[in-house]
Amino acid sequence: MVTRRIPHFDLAQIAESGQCFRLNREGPNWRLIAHGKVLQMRQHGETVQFLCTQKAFEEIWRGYFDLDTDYGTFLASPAPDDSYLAGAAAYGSGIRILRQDPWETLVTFLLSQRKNISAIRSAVEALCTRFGKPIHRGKETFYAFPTAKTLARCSPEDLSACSLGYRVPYVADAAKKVACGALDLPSLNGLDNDALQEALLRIHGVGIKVASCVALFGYHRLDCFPRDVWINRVLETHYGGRFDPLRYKGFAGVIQQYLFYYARNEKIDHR
DNA sequence: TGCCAGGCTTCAC
DNA sequence: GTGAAGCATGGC
Repeated sequence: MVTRRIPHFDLAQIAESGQCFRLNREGPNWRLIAHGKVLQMRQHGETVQFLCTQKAFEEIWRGYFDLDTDYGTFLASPAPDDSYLAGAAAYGSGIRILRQDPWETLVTFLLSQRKNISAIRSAVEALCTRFGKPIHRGKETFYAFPTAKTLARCSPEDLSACSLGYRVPYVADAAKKVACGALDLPSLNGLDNDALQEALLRIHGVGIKVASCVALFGYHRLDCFPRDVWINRVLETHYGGRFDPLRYKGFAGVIQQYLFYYARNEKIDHR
């Protein structure tokens, strides 16, 4: 087990921030399935326990949770005249931008379109349960996110059974391109933001919004500022459409997450 | 029960 | 180039 005191870190906020869909509360613990592994965690205030070896923590999870980035700087960045953003940042001060697997991020955001977050979770879990490699831990069995090769072999009916709806051909196209080598996701790491986005846009079903989510959450391009229905609503309602992400150059994606999480919970709280 | 969801493609014009 | 229609399905 690895114990760390981590400021500006909140597993509940990360789980509800809409960037990842396989981080769940399990009684007093948290369970994450990522990079083909199952990780359990506990958090009390700033103290976080990772139930893994020191080696796994250093090699995978420390980077995954972006623990070497100073989020204090981001949290202190809102312009003095922007009380809405200051409130949003304070509200979601434990959010981190995870370093997720590009393939998993691509598929989850392909199928995120016109689905709410609960529905995305269900569809992702269905894909994993049906097509993911089993991970055995004691008496329990979990499932890794399915590989491109596996999904490329699936029939439209197979994919359809995971509630993908009209997104079936999108996922199928992405899987085939990656499986046959026409699209080499790891090599896209070497591209600048514009070239990366351009490469992602060649996939059927990937538009500007999905491409920027994949860039932000799968390639850790903190500069990317995805605009979805929530963000557009916030920018229209609270900024009269005049919000400029360039004001937060280098970390606009973090700011976007604060705004998204705040706006979404604002609505949930008012139900 | 009906509305809406971390949008995109297609097709008029 | 721009705008609107159409899309499958689950969750609330």
